[in-house]
Order: sequence, then structure tokens, then C-alpha cells
Amino acid sequence: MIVRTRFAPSPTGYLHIGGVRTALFCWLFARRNGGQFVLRIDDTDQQRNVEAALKPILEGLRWLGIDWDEGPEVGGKFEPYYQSQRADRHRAAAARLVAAGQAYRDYAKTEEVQAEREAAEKAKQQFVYSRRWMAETPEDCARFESEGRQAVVRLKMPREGKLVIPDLIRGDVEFDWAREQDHVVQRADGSCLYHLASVVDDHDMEISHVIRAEEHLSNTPRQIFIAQGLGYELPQYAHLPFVAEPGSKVKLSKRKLDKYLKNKDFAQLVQHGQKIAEAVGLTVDMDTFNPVIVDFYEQVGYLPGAIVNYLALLGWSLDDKTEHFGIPQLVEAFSLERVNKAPASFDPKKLMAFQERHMLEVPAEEKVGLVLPYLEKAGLVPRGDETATIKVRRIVEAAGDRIKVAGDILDYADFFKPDNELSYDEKAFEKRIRKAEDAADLLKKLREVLAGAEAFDAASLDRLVHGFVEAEGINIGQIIHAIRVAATGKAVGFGMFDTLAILGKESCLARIDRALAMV
RNA sequence: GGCCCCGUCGUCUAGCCAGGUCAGGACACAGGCCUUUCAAGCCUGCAGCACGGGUUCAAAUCCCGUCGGGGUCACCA
Repeated sequence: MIVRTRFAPSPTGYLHIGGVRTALFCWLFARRNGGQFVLRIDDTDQQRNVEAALKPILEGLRWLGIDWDEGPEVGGKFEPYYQSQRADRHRAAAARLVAAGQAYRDYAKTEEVQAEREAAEKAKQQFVYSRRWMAETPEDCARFESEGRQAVVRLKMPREGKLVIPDLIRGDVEFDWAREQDHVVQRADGSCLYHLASVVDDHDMEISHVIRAEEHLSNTPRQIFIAQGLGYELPQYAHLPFVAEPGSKVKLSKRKLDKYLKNKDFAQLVQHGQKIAEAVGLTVDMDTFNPVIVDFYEQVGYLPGAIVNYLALLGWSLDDKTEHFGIPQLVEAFSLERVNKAPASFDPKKLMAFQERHMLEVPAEEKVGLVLPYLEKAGLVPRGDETATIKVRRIVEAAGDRIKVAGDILDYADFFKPDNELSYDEKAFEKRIRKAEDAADLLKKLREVLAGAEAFDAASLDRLVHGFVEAEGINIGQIIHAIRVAATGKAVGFGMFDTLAILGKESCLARIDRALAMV
């Protein structure tokens, strides 16, 4: 049997991190087993601008490297891949269900069923639809229609017996048919509901494994009933635990950002992203710029491989030690048997740890490519400027692992600012230059030493400054902090000699002069 | 509330099916080392089998119950 899995998002305009995890597991399973991964769009007739709402979803998946063998933009032998365009097949299936006696035309009004439901609730009894407006013969139909009623199609669900769903992750899950309702599968206007459509499409597209989030487990009995009524062979089911809120077991939701912001780590993740986004002129609309949505990570400069690695480990593990995976290794190692049952909460800190780990493996040259767009968008570097690229390369190398996400390059924005526009951190200036003993005098002397320097590379500067320190009989700490603040305006940064070398003699002197003038 | 799912350090997890080495790893946290700051790195530490009964020589592991958390109960997807 050929393994075929599918991810079926509805075009909401954004890609939810939990959705990605589901897509990833579907994709990994298909890839691992030499099968196919299908992307189907579960849109509805009501939805407008499907194309626009779909775009971020497709882009997000592609960015992460989750490619689909069939679906939007790539086509496939089971076209169309938009549920709304398959309505005819859904209607035909509904009709077959009715013809087979597995479903019936029901002329009840919504309020009438609702009244029955409420009555049962009031009596603290399980609601069972009376089927009072069920029409099983043409005569019934005619009679109800003469009353001006319209029919929906309801499933004629069994009212006794048990159903066992074999779930690849949860084992056998047992349900009582009697707990199920006569669910509506087709509206009076002929349009069909999700559960019917989904079952029909999965069958038509020859989906072998339905891998989806746990919230669908409770819906599975009715889907099985539909599939059996239609004479389909059942797919294998696997219900994934969902991705939960930080520090909780509640399903992660895009809408509860305010709540998550109270979580220290989550807030930090957002702030870090915001700082970068603002510097490059992105609108930080919380509706889209939100760590629950995948776009966030792309915009801030995370590595797709790091996101995938982290997400894969959220609910799946290979063994007791392996955590670092590239995508090919994940494909190689993935199995549904090792998927956890319990929900896993989203941990911003751990995500960042994976990001750092993956960033370590990016060669400097490649990193320059990742980082450059941020400097360009922030207006610090002109597009396609060769000289600037060389400088960026030197900064990237000197900064090393300090650049955790591509946008972190903006921490070094001061390297690109004109010397007279450099702003000084007031606290650092106070502590390291104004208050530090002899700092200003030493700085003045060192300035002259630097001015006379013949070579301005890091190694030469290292020798030069150490020579100066020795001659003055001081500790290097007594001068180096002062130079740092004078040259960069900040108290922290990467290696001092690298910093001076990258800045160049002219800038260094200009900045020191400026600092001295401010004492 | 009914039904279903789940329950190992703060978090992600290994171990459970085939009971038996101080319950292992990672992130985070704390302390230390290194060091011109920061970051990284290295070392050390802190911290968990939800609870209660069984079964057994022996239970995180098997059985029963309790509690807790979550999901789902639409003419939404």
C-alpha cells in the first residue's frame, strides 16, 4: 500500500504553529515511508479571497521545507485540491447515504431540534433526536414540504453497540454509538458539511493515513459511520497530541496573546522579535506578528531547520539522547510509534536553544546572506554595496555565536552609523569614562598611540594596546572598557580589537575625540 | 454535565508494552572556572515517577480506584 497523508488547512490567512507541527508529522511520515504528501484546502463556499488567505500558509510551509506532492499550485491527479470545488462529489455522497438508508432527509427546523436538545438537558438526560421530522418516503417529503419546511440530510446513526477505533498513537479507543447524534451532513441549500466532505475527499484522494490533531478524535465515530455507509475502506488514524500554551496543557491559540505575554519567556521572545521588526520597518500588528504564527520566525530571522527540529521534538523523540536533527535525519528517524500521547507545551527558551544550535552550523558566508537584508531594510547598508558586504562579513565573523537570529545583526548597527551620529549609552558612559579613575586621561594618551599606528588589524592592535598598558603600568581592564564605550557607545560587544579593526582608524579616532569632548 | 484522551524534574523527554543498575538526557535556573565586557565553552548543583490501594521477593513499569488537566459534544472547519 502506498502511504498517502494530507494536511488540510482552512485558508485563515496565517499558519498556526500547532498546524505546522501537524503538517510536519504528516509530511515526515509520508517521506519516511516513501509515500506522498497532499495539501488540500478545506475552504467553504462562504469564504472569500481564498487565494489571499492561502498565501501565508503556502509560503510558511515552503519556507520550512514542507513541500507537497499534490495540492495548490502544483496540481496532481486528484484535482481539484480545494474542497469547495468538490461539492458535486459531496452531494452525490450525501445522496448515496440517503439511498442506502444510512442518512435521511430531515424537515425539522433548527429551533425544533434545539428545543429537544434543551429539554433533554433540563431533564439531565442524554439528548436523542426524536426523528419526528424524518422523511423516509416521498409521501413524507411531500407532506412536510406542504408545510413549507425544508430538508437537511442527517446521519441515521446507530443507537446501540460500540465502535473501536484503532489509533496508531493511542491504541484502541472505544466509543458508544448511543452517545452519537444524528449529525447533519448536508444543509437545506444542498451544501455539505465538513465531516462528510472530509471523508469523501480523503477517500477520493486515496489518503491512507489520517494524521491530525487530537481534537478530531471525538469526531471520528461519525466520520467512520459515513465512510462505512459509503462503502469505503477506512484509513488508518493517528491522533496527535496538541501543542499547548507555555507552562500549561491548554491548546495553544492565536487569540490569547495577552495571556501568553504574562509568561516571562514568551514576552521575551516577542520583545526580541519586536525590536528587530521595528528596526526594519515591519508593522508589528499583533494579529500577524505573533509567535503563535509561523511568519513571526521568518520575519525575525530564525532558521527554518531550527523551527522544524524544535517542533519535531514537541511530541516525538527518537531516544533518550538525540535532540539535534537536520531535516534529512528527521525523515530517516521519524515514526508514529514514538509519538507521545500527552500534549506538549510550547517553550520559547528551548526553541531559542535549538535556534542557537542550528545557527552555529551556518558558515559565515551564508550568514552574511541571511543578515544582509536586515541591514538593508533598516537603511544601514545600501543594496548591493560590495564594501559594506565585506564589512558585514567581518562583523559576522567577529560576532560569532552572538548572532542568534539573523535580525540580531542589528545589535551592531552602530558600525554602520556615521561617527557623529553615534549615540552613547548614558549609564555606560558615566561608569566607564566619566567616573572611572584616569579613564579620560588614558583615553587621550591611547588616542595618540592609535593615531600613530601603522597597522590597524586586530592582532597589531592587540600588541599595541598591550604595549600601552605595560608602559602605563595599568591593567587592561582600566582602559579597554573606556575604549569600548567611546568607540561603540555600548558597554558590551564582541572582541575589542576586532571592533577597532573593523571600525578602522579614522572612525576610531573620530569617535574617541567625540567621547572625550563629552566628558 | 455526558463521552473521549492524557498525567515522569519548571519545560521537552528516555524508561512503561516484554517489573529488578543511585529514575537517564536536554532546555531553563543557581554557583563556579575561563575572560577586556557580552556571548559561547567547561565544571558543579537544584529539581520529577499526581495520589491511594492491590499483585509481586521486587512496581515509574502490571491491575483497580481516586484526583487533576485537557479535548469534544453546531445546519464551524
